[in-house]
Amino acid sequence: MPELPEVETIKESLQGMVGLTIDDIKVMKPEYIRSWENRPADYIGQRISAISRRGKFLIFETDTGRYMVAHLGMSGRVYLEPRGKELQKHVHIVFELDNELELWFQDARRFGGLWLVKDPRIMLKDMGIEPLSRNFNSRYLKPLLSNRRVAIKTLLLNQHLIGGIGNIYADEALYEAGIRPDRSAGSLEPGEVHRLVQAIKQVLRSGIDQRGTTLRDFQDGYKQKGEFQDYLKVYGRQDLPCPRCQQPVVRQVINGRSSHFCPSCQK
DNA sequence: AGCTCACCCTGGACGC
DNA sequence: TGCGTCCAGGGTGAGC
Repeated sequence: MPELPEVETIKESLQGMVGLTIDDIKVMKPEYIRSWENRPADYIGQRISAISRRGKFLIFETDTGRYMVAHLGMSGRVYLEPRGKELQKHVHIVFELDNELELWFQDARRFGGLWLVKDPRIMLKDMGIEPLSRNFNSRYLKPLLSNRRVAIKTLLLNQHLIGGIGNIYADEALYEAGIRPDRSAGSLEPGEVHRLVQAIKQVLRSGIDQRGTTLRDFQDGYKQKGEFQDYLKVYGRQDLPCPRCQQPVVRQVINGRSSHFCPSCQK
């Protein structure tokens, strides 16, 4: 489940693609292309000029200003393979590059997709703030929480408010901040909002430092797994001891998402 | 407007 | 071993 640290890790791993030219594109599953504002053929012969990230979206730019925006959904992978290698299952799009490599878009569950657009700002205009930016602080977050009755965990997953937090890092951030995930957002005290902001930044940075969390599917652009799964304190650890107080971690479904927390350390 | 929930999809885990 | 069932969840949109 690629969240901000995983997409950032993929982005960083693929920077060697900048400057390469797209020789050809193969579309095995046209449904995986969610926007046909540009046609695949428009990208042939184009040079990749930048690869960036916004929230959980991965953005490729060509030197003539055409964009490919990818979202990996639950099980999406973007990675390089030698040209001509036999395609694996669920590879939906292939970009042939001029260095004898191919970029594969593979997604078993197909919750992800690829947008071929002229201007990514239009499709990303409702994306919330980047949580690692300086502008994301308690002064910014506090008004977003006021008078909202929704669970703080649910609010953190709302991409229109904050871009890039998913289920794993939301649970880990709330643990670090000592806040129960089912607390109503509006009930957080100023000190808790401050702790939550710091915790979000800390767990996202740690996730990036460990090159993402690989529970099953995640890998970077060179098929390398991440390490942050070894540092998870509550996510996926129901009934295992809280690292701080040794009480069993509880799993509870909140708005349809499995959530993990320590009932002793999180208030 | 805020909120909840069903839906999309497949592979893997689990029970019988 | 094999079959059926359930679960994982990001984003969207319907409905309250």
